[in-house]
Amino acid sequence: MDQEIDTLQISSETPAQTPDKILLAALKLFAEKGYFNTSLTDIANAADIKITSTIYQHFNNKQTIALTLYNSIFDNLNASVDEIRQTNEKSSEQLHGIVNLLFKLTDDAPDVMTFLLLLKTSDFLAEQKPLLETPAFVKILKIIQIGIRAGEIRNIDPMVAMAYFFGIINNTLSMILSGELDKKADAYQAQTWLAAWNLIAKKSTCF
Amino acid sequence: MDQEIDTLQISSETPAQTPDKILLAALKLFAEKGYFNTSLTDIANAADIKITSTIYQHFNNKQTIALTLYNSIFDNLNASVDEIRQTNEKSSEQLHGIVNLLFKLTDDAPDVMTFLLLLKTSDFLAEQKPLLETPAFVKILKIIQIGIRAGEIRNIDPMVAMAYFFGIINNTLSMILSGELDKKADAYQAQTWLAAWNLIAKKSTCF
DNA sequence: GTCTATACGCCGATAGAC
DNA sequence: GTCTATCGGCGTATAGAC
Repeated sequence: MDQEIDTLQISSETPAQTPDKILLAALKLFAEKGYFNTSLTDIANAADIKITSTIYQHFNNKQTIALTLYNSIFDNLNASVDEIRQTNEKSSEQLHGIVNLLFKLTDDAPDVMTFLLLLKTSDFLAEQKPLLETPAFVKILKIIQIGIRAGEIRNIDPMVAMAYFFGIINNTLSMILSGELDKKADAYQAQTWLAAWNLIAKKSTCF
Repeated sequence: MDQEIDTLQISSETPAQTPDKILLAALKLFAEKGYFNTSLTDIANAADIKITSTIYQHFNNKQTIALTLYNSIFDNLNASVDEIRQTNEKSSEQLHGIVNLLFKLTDDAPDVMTFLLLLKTSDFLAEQKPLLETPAFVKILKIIQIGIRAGEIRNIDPMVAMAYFFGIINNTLSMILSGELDKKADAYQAQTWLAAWNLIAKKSTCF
């Protein structure tokens, strides 16, 4: 894996090189139809390539494409979490920053968020961990643990707090991505953050 | 589809007929490995059948097996929701009954709940609706709408209430099924119900 | 580095004997 | 109603020309 595209910055203006075109086409198709319903022929067609063999110049196999996307997305997420932790002090601020990022990504890069939330990556990336065990979410768990010790967050099992907090956030975003909620993520952002945060915060204002 | 097993009552003592053995084997394998990672050969082996052709005596194709499971599970869920609505008056009681059912199913029939919550059925049952548009969940939406009119539930978009309420419930159950939460569903039932209900209830006690 | 041509295997599905 | 045998096709992957 000597090539890494910044999958979270799809809108970059640089004309895509072939490996990037393949990755972007694959991301789009995986998000649309799922990994198993997407053939290499589909990817080649969507990436302005005549035939599948060209793909093998850049990736060992189909799984590697998915793995590269996976690593790219989670590396970026992980880096964003790091930055948010550094520029914010309190757990509430850090979590708020992360929620804002996820909502922004849902509007700006829905394919990335679909890959993140809706695809069951363990079906085609056998060795990959579930969402909440990825480095980014392990750090989020830490934020919650620190928040509990600091008295910001109620004293409950941190994993349960994760379950509740991201249950609200991820389910809301999933329903936006699937169209069950019909407005842009931006329209739900403020109230969803409040709902999720008040659920785990120590001093809940109950709206 | 002239045969319908009660997929939600796996523990029934009657010795399984061949179609039922096929369905139960398929359910288990789909929940374990996913639809696309499960071949008809896998299903035949797991169902005490020598070869795949026997399967075609009972089902038109692989997709039909999945569809039969899907219909069976959702028919049962729908019937349970009907019964809960008939035996309970208030929206809070009806929702509580549904939550209790889902938690009980998670412990008693984890494969059914995995099919329900973790499998992306639209990938292999193209015509099927997302979870929240199934008859059972449409009725649940009605319960919420009635609850809002009755003053039991806060006056917010019913779909948003669904998103929050079942975000907590389904994510908690998903994490139990995947092992990210390590106790039985029963251990989380009471507090998770309270968290989800207080989130949408009008007069929240905030614990 | 992209394309032509092709190999290979797996899996879904069918025909037909018993 | 279950099994033997086999087909056909799709999709991954490779070899090699240009």
